[in-house]
Amino acid sequence: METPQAIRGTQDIFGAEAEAFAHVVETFERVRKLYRFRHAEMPVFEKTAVFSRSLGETTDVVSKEMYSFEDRGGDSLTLRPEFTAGIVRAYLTNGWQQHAPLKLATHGPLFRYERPQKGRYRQFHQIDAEIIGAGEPQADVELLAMADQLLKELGVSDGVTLMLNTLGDGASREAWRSALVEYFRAVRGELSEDSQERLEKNPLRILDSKDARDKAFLGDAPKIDDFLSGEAQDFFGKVTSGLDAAGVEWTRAPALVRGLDYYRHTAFEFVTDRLGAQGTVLGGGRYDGLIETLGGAPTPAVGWAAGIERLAMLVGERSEAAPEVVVVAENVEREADALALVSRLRQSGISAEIVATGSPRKRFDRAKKLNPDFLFSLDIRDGRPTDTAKPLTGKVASDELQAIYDSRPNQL
RNA sequence: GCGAUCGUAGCUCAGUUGGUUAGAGCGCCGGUUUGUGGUACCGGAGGUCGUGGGUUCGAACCCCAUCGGUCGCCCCA
Repeated sequence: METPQAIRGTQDIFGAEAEAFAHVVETFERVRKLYRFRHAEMPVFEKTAVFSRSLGETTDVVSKEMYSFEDRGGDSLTLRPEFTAGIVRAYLTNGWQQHAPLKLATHGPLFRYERPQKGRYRQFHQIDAEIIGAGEPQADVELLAMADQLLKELGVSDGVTLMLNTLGDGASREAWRSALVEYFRAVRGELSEDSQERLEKNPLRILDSKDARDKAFLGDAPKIDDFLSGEAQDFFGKVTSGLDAAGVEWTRAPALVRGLDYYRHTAFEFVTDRLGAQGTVLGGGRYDGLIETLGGAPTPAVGWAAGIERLAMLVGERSEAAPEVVVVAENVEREADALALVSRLRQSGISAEIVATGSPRKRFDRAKKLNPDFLFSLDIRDGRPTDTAKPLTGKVASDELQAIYDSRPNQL
């Protein structure tokens, strides 16, 4: 029988890598409670329209990266390529409006049909935080402060900087966009092929092109600041002063844009150069128009998402915790006794491993390889039990262990 | 969707102009030694050389295709 291969771009995560992954999620869970974000779970698939209407039909995500399929009832469904659209749909269909402003957090797998490379997978995982129903700049600040604290607690904030921009309100954004199109159209022939393409589909994206031909024109390109309404300027001012007050460091990035159509006002990315081509570790922004797009009442909202794999790569490999105690039955006759002891230990909240398989001769060596804090060795010589107890690191209190040892049932 | 590069044992890799039964270390299994703070020695199992074609007397090695990994473009977290 031939073993089927895993699907391209999916990962089987194990060992030190899996520990890093779990550490990211656990840290997120802790920080999210500190900021009083409520946990939510959404389905991994939705009607295709949930995403196509939210993200924009012309975005790459919708036009060529979605895992869409028809189910047996004939509905077009799609594996979620991002969290926000599904969260908004849940918000609307469950009447979560009654909780507004609602702070939500979730994490889980997302799916995008892309060419895999470093930090990019077809099934990847994100942590996500959203505030729905809050139009105040303070919401943006709270979300960014949470992101900032998360990165610090993960110990990855060195070399990661918050790039911050505003896209203005809908009108500001459109005016800027038109000016950009006009500006770049005049020099169209001198732009890279990619940017000529972007000029039609996603002109804002020309601004962060890596091509030297495009870079030549970037300096003189229209600036968002010249198109911001007074209200939009005021909003952004309050976000930045709020960040300063909260002690969150940020860098203004006037060319920063986001790929998805729904963003307005605040847009941000935490970026690093330590992940190769995938520099964005965490990104998000305000999406005040999205809820209307999905048929809800006009509702302001902000959110961000971060790639767990990317964060885990920054965290680096984490070793699996060694057991506090290893109980080794060096002899078959002592296996039941070892089993009783290890059960006692575990019930007392002590992490314990039992070694009672394989060739008797090698059991002790195998036990040592587990590198425990404390080692119980149960053997039998000349028909009598000979137990040895060795504290290896001194981390586990031996009197506590002695009490557990003494309380075993079924002693030999 | 485009480009580069790689694919040999469970893992990390070697394999010299194409030339007998394809190797090492680690891991695994067994044995001897050691009542022990990752012991040493001996032995063993395990490979359709990613897959499919082609060239050749002969292919792990050369050619084509295909699948997959990695890195970059694009896109994005």
